[in-house]
Amino acid sequence: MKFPELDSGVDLTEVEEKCRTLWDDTKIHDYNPESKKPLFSVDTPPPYVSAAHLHAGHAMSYTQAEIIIRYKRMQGHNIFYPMGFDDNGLPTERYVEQKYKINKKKTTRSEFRALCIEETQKGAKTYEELWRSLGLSVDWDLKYSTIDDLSRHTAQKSFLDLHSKGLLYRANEPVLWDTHFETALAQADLETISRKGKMYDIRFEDSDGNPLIISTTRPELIPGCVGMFFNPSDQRYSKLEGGKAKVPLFDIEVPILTSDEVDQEFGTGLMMCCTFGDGEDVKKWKENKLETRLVISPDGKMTEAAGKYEGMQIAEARKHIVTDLQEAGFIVGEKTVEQNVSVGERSEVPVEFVMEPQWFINLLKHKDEFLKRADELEWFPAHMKVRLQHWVDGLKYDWNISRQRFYGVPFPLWYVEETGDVILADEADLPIDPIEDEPPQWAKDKYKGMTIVPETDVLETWMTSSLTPLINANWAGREGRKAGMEIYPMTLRVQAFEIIRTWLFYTMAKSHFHTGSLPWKNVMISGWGLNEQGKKISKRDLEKFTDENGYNRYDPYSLIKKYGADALRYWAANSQLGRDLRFHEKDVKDGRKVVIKLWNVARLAFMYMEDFDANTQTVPVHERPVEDQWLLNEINKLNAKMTECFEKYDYATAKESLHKFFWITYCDDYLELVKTRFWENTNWSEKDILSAKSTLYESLRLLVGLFAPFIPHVTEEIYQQAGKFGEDNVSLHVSKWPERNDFKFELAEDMQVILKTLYAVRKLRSERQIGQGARLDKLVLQVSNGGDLETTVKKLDTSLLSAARADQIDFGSANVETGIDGLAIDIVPHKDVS
RNA sequence: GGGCAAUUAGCUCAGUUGGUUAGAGCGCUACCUCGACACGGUAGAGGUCACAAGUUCGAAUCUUGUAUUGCCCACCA
Repeated sequence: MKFPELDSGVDLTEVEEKCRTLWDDTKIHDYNPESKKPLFSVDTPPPYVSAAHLHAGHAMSYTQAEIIIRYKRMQGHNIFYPMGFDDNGLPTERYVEQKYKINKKKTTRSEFRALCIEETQKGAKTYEELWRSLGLSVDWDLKYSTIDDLSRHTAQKSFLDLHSKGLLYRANEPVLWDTHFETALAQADLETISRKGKMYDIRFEDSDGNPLIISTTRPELIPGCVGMFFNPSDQRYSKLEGGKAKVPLFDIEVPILTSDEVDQEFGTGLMMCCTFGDGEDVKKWKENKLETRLVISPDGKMTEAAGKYEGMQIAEARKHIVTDLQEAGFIVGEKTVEQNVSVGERSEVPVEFVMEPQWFINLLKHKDEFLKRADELEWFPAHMKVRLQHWVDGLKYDWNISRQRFYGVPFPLWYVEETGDVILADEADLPIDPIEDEPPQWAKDKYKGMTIVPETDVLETWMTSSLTPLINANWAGREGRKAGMEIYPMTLRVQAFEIIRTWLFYTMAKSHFHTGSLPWKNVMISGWGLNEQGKKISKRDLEKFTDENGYNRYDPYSLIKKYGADALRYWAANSQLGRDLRFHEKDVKDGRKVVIKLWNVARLAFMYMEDFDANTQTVPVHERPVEDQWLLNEINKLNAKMTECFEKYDYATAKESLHKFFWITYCDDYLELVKTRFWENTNWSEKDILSAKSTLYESLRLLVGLFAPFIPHVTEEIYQQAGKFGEDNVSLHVSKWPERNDFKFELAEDMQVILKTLYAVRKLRSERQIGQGARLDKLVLQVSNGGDLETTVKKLDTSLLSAARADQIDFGSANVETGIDGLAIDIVPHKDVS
């Protein structure tokens, strides 16, 4: 074919748009359920749309996975790559409330849901646009949202299935509670913060009026004290066992008991148990069947049980109680301590315990099974598995899935007020909202005349998010979905490390319960994109550094506009799997350089290939000059290495090898050597020139293929411009991953002579300040040990002249070492070039 | 307090199963506008591989300990 002349100043934006149109039109990213190709299905995080503040870190983590997906597609897999959007939960609820100034009590859930869906669709659009402009090869027909009918149906089916398997129970127990949002929380919703607190030594008394000193940071819980404990092996207090302790300020007597959990060394070795200060209190309360005297209400105020402190906020009550204790002489010591407090991850308010009837999924009984599943799963990188194991080991509570919120997936059930019976929805009716929908007919018949009330709590968001593989596989069996359970278990889960304890764990647990299998075979854990200081990129970074044109260096759109999507993608592959990546704008710029360089390589190759016809003019590899054979061999090695890396999801090492090869071996060495074959007055034969064309043609095709997963746009454009290299594909991205040519390269030593000569000449030129391109009069060679080397050097004379860009070779006296034993060189410039 | 990871050039990072003189990019110095590319090329300066001990003929690499950083976990009330 006649290769076109490529523009020297390529417009990357135009190229990217052109590619996107091609990909959309040809639907090459779509999942094909009929395909016989091996399946590669990906479970990727549904981003939280309402809290959208997109930054380079998002672009990074999604791109890292997508590079793998592009590779797998080229390896001949049938790709299932859906994108979901998470619009469930508190942030959406608050956003919609504020935006529409809604009083939730005056609206119905379905109306509110409609608004949420509307808002989140807007957010989803922003994401979709970004993902598209980044070149993510998502099948957009597979889009889902965590509040759509499919997801609600799946979540409710999950509830029914767990119920039927006896894995659910409803209990009125102390639960972790967020007093700010007034809702229950699960263990995974907690965070720990460090803060300074005061520890008070407070005097209780035994029945004889002898002091019993306990240490506490929470004196406001004293009215809720229901017992005092010491370690059974603590001799100091053994005579107290079975006695009573008098609680200061309050006219209460509580039993004195023992517990192994008490640390004798801590404080006086005595501790109070309150309903409820922490999980340990709950445990002691349960084990010893202690009284219940709740002093903190769900809204974070003191209850009636707190006597005169009733109605005060917790912190306020603490202050007052401390003052009163001091005045009455009950405080015998105090000190400032560093304390770790569990807080709700959204409210950052310390969690309390309250008693509310809640639904729980039984987790604690299944720890061993989860650990086994964690082992079965293949982790990339492997050390991330430990994080899940530790989390499972440390689980203390069953999973509370009830949330006292307005918005979310409703529980599919009603209660019978008179009997307390639970009426479950029929699966055929899902999704339902018990507030708005009628209970099943059988229930209405059975409980005729009784009061049936809906469950008003909603399922917590992870209850839905934990089902993404089953949502995607249409486990719910809804009409109109392209894919079914044939994609299950999925091949790969992609996510960041901070949600191992939530998303990963819950998804695994659910899959285990519902299907008795893992939800996916492999998991790939990404790190975070960090700012230059190594901190999380914050909303503040995005606001603070935005200039008057709306440009912000952390904003993916800004970066794409300035450097191109391929450049940003290339940057994303900089960090090793699972590692964080510090953002530096210049690194994105480096990506752009590679894109432009590759474009220019194509220009060069096109120019020299002219109207090369690969079908009729290709020279057999073994008949080509040593440089050509060497290059093809180097590409073979590179290909083998990259393929091996990709199979381990190691996009970073694959990229690095490719980068190094491209810049040094290909551009600096090979192209510089091969160029002269096309110049006038060369000693190269016509066949050698055809060899060069053959090699340029083949190597450019290979390069474009190897670069394709990283920089899909520019590679596609080159591929198309090159007439697809005569292949029958609509796109480079559905072409076959380059195959290795298994010829044997046997001229490595010859090539060393050429390369070492080239390097020596460069060094000499630099030392003598002769331009690298300037023609030389003579290349002087001195072969000191004769024999084979001399034969080799003579055989390679044309190559050596090319390497030196000299007019003639002179065998004489030279004293610049080449690094080849016995070969020294010198150069003689033309007289007019001094 | 426990765990996981990291610590290599001024900065960001590679360094494959232990094997000559530890690499790249950016930045820096000097030179080169030569027929793809100055978003380029060539040469160069710059590192006691966090520290200490050990294993070994040989350690950035393996072992142990220490320090620092990041993340995760934890009931010291």
